[in-house]
Amino acid sequence: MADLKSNINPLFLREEDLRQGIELLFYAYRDFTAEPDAILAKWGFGRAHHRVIYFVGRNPNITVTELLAILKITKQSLSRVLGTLIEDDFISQRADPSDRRRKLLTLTEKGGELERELTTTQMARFARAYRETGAEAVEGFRRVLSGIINPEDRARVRPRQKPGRGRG
Amino acid sequence: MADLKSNINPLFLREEDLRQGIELLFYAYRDFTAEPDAILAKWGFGRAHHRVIYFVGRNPNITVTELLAILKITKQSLSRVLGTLIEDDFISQRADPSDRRRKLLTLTEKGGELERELTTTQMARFARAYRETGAEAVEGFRRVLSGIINPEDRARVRPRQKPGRGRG
DNA sequence: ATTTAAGGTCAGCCATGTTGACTTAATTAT
DNA sequence: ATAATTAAGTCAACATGGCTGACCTTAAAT
Repeated sequence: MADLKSNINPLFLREEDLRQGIELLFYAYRDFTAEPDAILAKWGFGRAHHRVIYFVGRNPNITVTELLAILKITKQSLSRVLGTLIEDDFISQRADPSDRRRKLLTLTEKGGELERELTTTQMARFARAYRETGAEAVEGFRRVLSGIINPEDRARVRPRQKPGRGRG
Repeated sequence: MADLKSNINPLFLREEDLRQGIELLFYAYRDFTAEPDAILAKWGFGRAHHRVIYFVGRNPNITVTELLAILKITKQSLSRVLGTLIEDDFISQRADPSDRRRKLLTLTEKGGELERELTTTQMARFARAYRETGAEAVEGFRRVLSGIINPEDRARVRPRQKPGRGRG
């Protein structure tokens, strides 16, 4: 019996299975970022710019502090990429009227176009994977990856509207 | 009706769902790498070292070329981190007897210990997620993430032994 | 009036990716 | 046997994007 554990208790997780998870995540992330990287290079941007563009697009009027909480990088690191994105007119900022210390970040039209180009490649990748595997697998994927994320940040990944069922 | 498409055709994937996938992958990867990064810092290593240690541990006697194919970085980039790992006695190399141009890489005992320490944190994360979600979700996770990986590399993620079923 | 919070800035350091040009040694093909 | 290819390594230079630390301004909260 090379692997007693798995034969005794199906709830005991085999190292093999856990390592498979680690590797899937590595390879998936590696390939998932490759296409956007190529597009970004045309503009002289990098992956850090992409993350900012993505999350500003996803959260219009987001503040710098909130963006930092998502990215988990320092203010100084963010400032570099955010600065170039504002300067190059991909992102605009305006003061929050209710607290003028806050700056609300939004994609410009130009920024929105780039966001769409970048996100389209990644959505296509997911669309194919989802189609090939089906709704049940997608739900499993969603639940497992949620479990990988630190609990305090799970709520960030919001299915923003529940899908309508049938009818239209 | 704000979202006609999803009501008409359940096979039409909503942008919302696709973006959720993108975000899950981002957050999961972010948190999944944080603990190892902290351990590596104690040794003066970074994430790049981790990847090398992981895949050499996973593929004893791997060649440099094969390692490059997994990591998809340049030989020069690899050389830097691999060089320090060999110098610090975490990895050993020996010539392949059947083709002495090839160098076979293996973890030393010291390297194996670090590999285990690093991988344990990531396995614990997966173990919890797997336990919380169940076998069906895990299978869905596995299939979806496989679909995200470029086809030519899917075979790399091998479930090396099929689990025994019941009995012990 | 003081303290705190949000945001920004300058300077410098480090890790890790890149290109490009070359070298050496071993194997394979002609 | 010679030539070509392959595996590995090396040196130099550069870019990106993290980091720390010190410090400033403005606005809000106490």
